[in-house]
Amino acid sequence: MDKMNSKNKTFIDKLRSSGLRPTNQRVEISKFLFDRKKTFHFTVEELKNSMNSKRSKKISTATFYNTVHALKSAGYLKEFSLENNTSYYDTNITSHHHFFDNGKVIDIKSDKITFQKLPEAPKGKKIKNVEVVIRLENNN
Amino acid sequence: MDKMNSKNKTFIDKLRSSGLRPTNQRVEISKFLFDRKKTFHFTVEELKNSMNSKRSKKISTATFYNTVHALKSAGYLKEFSLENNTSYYDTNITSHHHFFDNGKVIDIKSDKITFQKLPEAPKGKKIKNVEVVIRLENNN
DNA sequence: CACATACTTTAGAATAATTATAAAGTAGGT
DNA sequence: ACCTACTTTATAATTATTCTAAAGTATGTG
Repeated sequence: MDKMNSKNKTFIDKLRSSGLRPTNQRVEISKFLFDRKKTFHFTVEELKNSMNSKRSKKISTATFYNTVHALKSAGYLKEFSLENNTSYYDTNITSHHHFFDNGKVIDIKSDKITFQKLPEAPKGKKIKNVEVVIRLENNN
Repeated sequence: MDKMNSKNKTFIDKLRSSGLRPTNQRVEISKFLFDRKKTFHFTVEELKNSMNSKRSKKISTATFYNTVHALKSAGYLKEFSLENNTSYYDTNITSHHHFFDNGKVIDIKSDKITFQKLPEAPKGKKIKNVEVVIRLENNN
C-alpha cells in the first residue's frame, strides 16, 4: 500500500516533470509504461491497442501521442527508428545498444560493447552519444 | 565516349541485376544516383524533386519509389532511418557508420571505428552487420 | 462554494510518406 | 508489323502522425 502509493508518485512525478498535469488517462499510461520489471519497446499504435483493448472507455489516439511525446521530450523515453517509418520508444533510457532481429528489438547493455577506436567529432561539434545496432540473421 | 558508354553500362547493369528493364526513366535515375564522386544520402522525395525540377517531362512518384526499392533490394542502396518517419538511402553500401547532426548525415568510414568488445549473437542467430550512429551536438 | 480561466480530452480533419490500382504506353522478340 | 509482357503514370488507398476545435475538467480566487 505504501509501496503502491510511492509507485504512483513516481508515475505522477514523471508526468509533472514532463510538464503534464497528472490526469487519469496520463497516469494510466505512465503506469502502463513504467510499472514493469523489464524494459519495454513499443510504438504508439501498439501502446494504444494494448491499453485500450482492456478498457471500456478508450483513451484517444491524440492523448497517447501527446503523452508519449512529452515523456520523450523530458527524457523518460528514448525514441529510435527501424526501417519502416514508425517511431519506436524504449523505456530504457540509459545509454545502451540494440540487436535488431526481423523487426524485433533486444536491448544490449552499454558495457557489452566497448570501442577501440572512435572518430573525432567535426570541429565545433561534440559527441552527444554513440549507439550501436547489431543486425541479426538466422544461422543458416 | 568509351568511358561514357562503360559508365552507362554500369547504370544499366545495376538496373538489370535488380530485375528492372533499363527504361529511360530508370537509366536516368540510376545515373543520377551513381554517377557522382561522393556518396549520396537522400529521401525519395528529395530525389524526385531534384531530378524533376530540371525536367520538363516529370518522372512519376511511383517510378521513383519502385526504382529505389528495387535497387535497394538488390543491394545497390542502403536504407536507414532517422527519427522522422522517413526512409533515407545511401549510395555507399559498404559497411560504414554515420554521424547524425540535426538531421544531417555524414559518413564515417568503416575503419574509423573498431571494437574492443562485442556481444555474441543469441543462439541460432548470427551477426549480419554492426552499425554505429554517433549523434553530434554543438560545442556549447 | 461558485465561477472564471486555463489546461485536457476527444473525434475527426489534415498532412506526409508510402503503397496499391488500373488504364494507357512501350519494348522486344517473332 | 504485331503480340505479349513489362512500365509508367495519375490517382486512390493506406499508415503514421499532427492539427483543430469543441466539449470536458481542474484549480485558484474571492
